[in-house]
Amino acid sequence: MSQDTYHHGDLRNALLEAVGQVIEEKGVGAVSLREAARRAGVSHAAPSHHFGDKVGMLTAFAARGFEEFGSRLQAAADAVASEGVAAQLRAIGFEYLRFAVERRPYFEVMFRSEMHDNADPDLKSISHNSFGVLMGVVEAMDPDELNGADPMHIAMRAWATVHGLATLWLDGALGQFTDEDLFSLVQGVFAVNDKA
Amino acid sequence: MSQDTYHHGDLRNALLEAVGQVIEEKGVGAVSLREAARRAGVSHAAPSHHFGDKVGMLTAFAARGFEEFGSRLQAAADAVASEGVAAQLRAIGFEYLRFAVERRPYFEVMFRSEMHDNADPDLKSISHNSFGVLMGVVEAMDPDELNGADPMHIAMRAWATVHGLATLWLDGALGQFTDEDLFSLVQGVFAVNDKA
DNA sequence: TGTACATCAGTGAACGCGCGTTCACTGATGTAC
DNA sequence: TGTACATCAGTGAACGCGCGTTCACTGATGTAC
Repeated sequence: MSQDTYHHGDLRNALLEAVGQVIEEKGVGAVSLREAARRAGVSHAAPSHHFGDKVGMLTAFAARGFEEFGSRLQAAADAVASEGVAAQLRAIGFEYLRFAVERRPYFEVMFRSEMHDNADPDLKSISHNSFGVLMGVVEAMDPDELNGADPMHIAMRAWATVHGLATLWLDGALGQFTDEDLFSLVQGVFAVNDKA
Repeated sequence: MSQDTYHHGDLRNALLEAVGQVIEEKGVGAVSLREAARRAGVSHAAPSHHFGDKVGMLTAFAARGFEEFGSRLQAAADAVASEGVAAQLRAIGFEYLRFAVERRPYFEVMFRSEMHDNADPDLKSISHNSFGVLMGVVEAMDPDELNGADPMHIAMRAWATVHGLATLWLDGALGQFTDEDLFSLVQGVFAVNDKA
């Protein structure tokens, strides 16, 4: 693990960390195998031993993102399980946004299919899990809470709303808002949800 | 305007068309000044006369996209003006999605701020207009339709929902759906809207 | 405990590529008189 | 109607750059006996 050994010891992780840094600093377009290698203090050919190629590296990055994402959503839902399904839905929504803002590099790669290999089985199963958290909550709704609506549609609406806010925010379309504004805006949007 | 003159006659347009083609075929990452020039049948240095640099070209592309986008949203709202505000909101939502699906290249560049120059005054004013269409409709709501909610929050919820669906769709997160599925899904999501 | 050997992880040089941008240029167009 | 001239639009060569990928290599590690 020391810096001066021939073997890095934890290069795979170091490279994924580096990818995150690059995106944070220069955006998703600046990611390259060589830049990641540079930041990890390793020769430019080293990454290929761990990821094969560039798409492989970003696929691994996305998978790691989905892992954290899924467990954060699950934890958020669990934390308010006693307060009912509506509270869980809201908690998931907030956590979704928090993740997008706090872990922007992951979020961007996770949801840009051109950047990673969609067919990768690991990635597929782990990203599927994240949506599963949402579906799990929605399916636990009382029939009268559902009010005759298709659970799938409820889940999709919740997902779309929160995903839309996240991407609009990240893309700068909500440029006039600060982080705090964003969350109080969400508060308001969720309130509309409950009332209308 | 003929192909064999020294002057192209309509190069600016031809280049923007070419940009659209490239994105359609190879994605947003494949856009380059040289590729656009190639497709327009012109030397690779020609584009700089019209757009200055690459960001300039994409900014012009985004502006053109917002132009069409804004007038489509407006037309959609106008077409059902007699049916009330809720119908207008729904019409705008559908048109938003239709635009994203039909005019994907525009949509992608319009909403990726890293691809164009956000500070460009033309782009700013014209993109502002699009959101204005939505706000105009929301602000025309009856107080009892508003139900005490902030119009801004209503507008944001509508925008976010539809934008989320559009981006999830374009990013392949809704991979299992066909175009038709998408629109019937939206139908369902909108229905939830009305009921819940 | 020692030794031989296979496997793994990282090196560094080299390749070919497409790109953005700059430059002096030239051909075409429009305008003043 | 003609002429001079400025301006505009596109050319083609050249530059330097960072990139992904391949390759034979070497140093380190682990394992079988």
